[in-house]
Amino acid sequence: MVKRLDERSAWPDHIGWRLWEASRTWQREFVAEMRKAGHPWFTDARATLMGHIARRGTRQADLIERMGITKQAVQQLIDGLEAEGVLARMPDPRDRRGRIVVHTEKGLSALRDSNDVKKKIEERYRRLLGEERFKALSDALKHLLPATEKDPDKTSA
Amino acid sequence: MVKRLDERSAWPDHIGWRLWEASRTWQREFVAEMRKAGHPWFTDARATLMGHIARRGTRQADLIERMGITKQAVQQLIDGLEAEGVLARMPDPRDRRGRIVVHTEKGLSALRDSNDVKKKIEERYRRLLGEERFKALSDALKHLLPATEKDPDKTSA
DNA sequence: ATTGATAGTCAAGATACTTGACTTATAGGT
DNA sequence: ACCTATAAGTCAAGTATCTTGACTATCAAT
Repeated sequence: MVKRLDERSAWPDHIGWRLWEASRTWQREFVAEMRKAGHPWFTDARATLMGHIARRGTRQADLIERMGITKQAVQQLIDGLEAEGVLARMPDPRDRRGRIVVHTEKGLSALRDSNDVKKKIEERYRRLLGEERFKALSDALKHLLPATEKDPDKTSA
Repeated sequence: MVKRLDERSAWPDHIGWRLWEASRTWQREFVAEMRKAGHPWFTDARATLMGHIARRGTRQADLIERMGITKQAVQQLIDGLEAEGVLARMPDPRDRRGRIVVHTEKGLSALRDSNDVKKKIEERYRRLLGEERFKALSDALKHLLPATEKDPDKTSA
């Protein structure tokens, strides 16, 4: 029964809000840099998907499992990236139901650039925070993730 | 069944990805808890908007400025929340163009619950990480935010 | 040979945004 | 007072990223 919220501004400030703000800021920067680097099709959802595709290619079914979204969402993201010429779908020689998603040359080039961009932004963050705080942040997040990811129920429709 | 993750070379792991994962996990938990607590209309976008409304009400124009999204987006979020009976729009006595958005009783009740839920989740995270790491995380994020938020150009359409 | 699970597709809908085109009210010169 | 640029808000339409539901093709195990 406490009425102690500030009158003028109820600005949120808790760990979840900070995570959300930081995450959004990072993504905005990342996408903006990638577009500047000559990849105008770049978005963060697409980047996430591409990051889950191995060099030799990955089956759609594995992407579903790894990304924790529905197969339809994965399919639509791939559709878009295929239309951009960034990914290609190959038949799976071991299972005629399956399709293997591979990077095209264009996709690999974007991946290379994305590594540079990520490093650049991380470097900036490292300078902003100082080595110690940056490490602490990275470390805390690393401990948080395995502990909170327990959703073994998002594989099919 | 053993999972074939032998070619998982391209798993993303950088600070941005960790932030994104942590942020998404937090949001999922938060929304789920709030719905369980009797607020089925709850989403994270709506929560964000509500968090920016002061006790005495806030003009839409101010929300636009604070949230960094377009006025149309704000309007649509308010439309939805008004239809749910969570917010109400009042005329601004000092400017007949303006409208002041206020919480209804229902909205205030949700805000109270949301504080409890946030505290509960934060408590869990604190236990997961340990006091020291939790503080380090919180502190690092706090230092990150003011330094990275410099987008003074998203006010109108 | 049948049957049930798995891989993928097609269609439609929800959410959270966007840009563009307007209306109305205010504020600042002249 | 008048005129105009700007600000506050609305209406309409479109985009990106997801969802559920219904379907086909293939495989694997009886």
